[in-house]
Amino acid sequence: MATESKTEIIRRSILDVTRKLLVEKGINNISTRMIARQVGCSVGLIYFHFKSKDELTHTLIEEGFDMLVERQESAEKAHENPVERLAALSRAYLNFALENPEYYEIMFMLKPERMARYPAEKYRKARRSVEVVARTLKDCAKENLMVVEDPYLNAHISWSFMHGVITLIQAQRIDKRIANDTMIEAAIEQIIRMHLHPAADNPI
Amino acid sequence: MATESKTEIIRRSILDVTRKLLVEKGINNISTRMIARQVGCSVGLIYFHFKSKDELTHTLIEEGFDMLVERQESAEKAHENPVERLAALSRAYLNFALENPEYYEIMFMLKPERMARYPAEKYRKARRSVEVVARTLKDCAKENLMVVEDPYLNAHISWSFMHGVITLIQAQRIDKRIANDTMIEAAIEQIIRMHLHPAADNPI
DNA sequence: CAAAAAATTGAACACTGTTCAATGGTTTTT
DNA sequence: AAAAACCATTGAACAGTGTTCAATTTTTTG
Repeated sequence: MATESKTEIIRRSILDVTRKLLVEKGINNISTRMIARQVGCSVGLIYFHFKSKDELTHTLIEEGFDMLVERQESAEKAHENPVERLAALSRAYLNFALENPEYYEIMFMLKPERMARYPAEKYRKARRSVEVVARTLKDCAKENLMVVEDPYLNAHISWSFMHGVITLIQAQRIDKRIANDTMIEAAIEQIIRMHLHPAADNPI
Repeated sequence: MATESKTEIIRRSILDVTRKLLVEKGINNISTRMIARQVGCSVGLIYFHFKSKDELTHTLIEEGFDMLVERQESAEKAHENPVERLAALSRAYLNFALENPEYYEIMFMLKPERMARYPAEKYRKARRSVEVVARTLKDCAKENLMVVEDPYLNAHISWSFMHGVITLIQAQRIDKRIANDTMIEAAIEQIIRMHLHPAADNPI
């Protein structure tokens, strides 16, 4: 194992503490002072290693996308049938979000002013999350299992759908008579349904 | 018109300024001091009329739901055909959100800790927004135009879908090669499609 | 007019992200 | 080894946040 210099250790320690606090309290309930206190250093030192709280957050955002994409790509490989693959992909996304709400928040719910500084090259990894869905939709269309005019657009549509379900669940806005599981399962079903061939006698 | 007492005038003035600042800057970029400065009073006075910034926000949230529900109910009345009505309802919701992003933010994007204090009786008006969709879905099913097992659940599903599209658009997370209009139209189409009768030969 | 009540102020508290001159500690250069 | 350069670190400060509260003014009531 590569020996870490004292500086690297402190940098890692700042990240470790921030990650821990993030998961415990969410990004908006942690401060640079809290991090410094728990690391055992001054606030100034955090700003020596990271140029802002946002940059600290961005590092964790990247971690989050690594986790998500890993889950999605493993789901992708696990299913031959592209329709099943689409369902598995959706489930992977939704489960990741439910299990890691604080990561999900920094990855997908930060306002543009905080994300504007997010390094452009890192967006690529973020985009892979949508591309894996687009690929699968393309496969579904190719095998004539679904109607998909524009896979990339429809991937964004599916993504939006899931994002909406997740954010409303996490904001506790769904009527409590509807269980979270019910919402999740219904969402997956409708993501499939909306791409199926419609019956001929539908009123368009 | 009822003559307003000085106290009522100041209360209204605080609300007017807050509304104006909300629309200009969004809830997270306005402070009680900014409001006080623009009203021409001290911060303390704001806390005499409203017990917190959240209570001030809640008043505007109610305004927002009045606007939204009005739009939805007028769209509801405008269409005999329930499928067309569903499309019109969706369009009303989406347009409201796009035209009033700051209202939408306080209505649907505030975290539970701020909404927890939101008075329970006011939630009723908020719920009407989902109930009008549920009614329409029920009508679609009754006339055998759509397959809707549980209208209330499916109304939540449609709502989540729209909420996801709106929030991702407003957070500027959609690939810029996809126009906002394209997303909106695709979403409305899919809300209809996902409820249609599927063709018999679909791989479920 | 005096007393009670309501409305209003301004200072304070405990936070927030961020900056920066001053410091101590290592290396590197002479 | 001494001097210079560099890196890492601190603590105080700045300007901002939501909120509280004793003191004060203004208005209403008896």
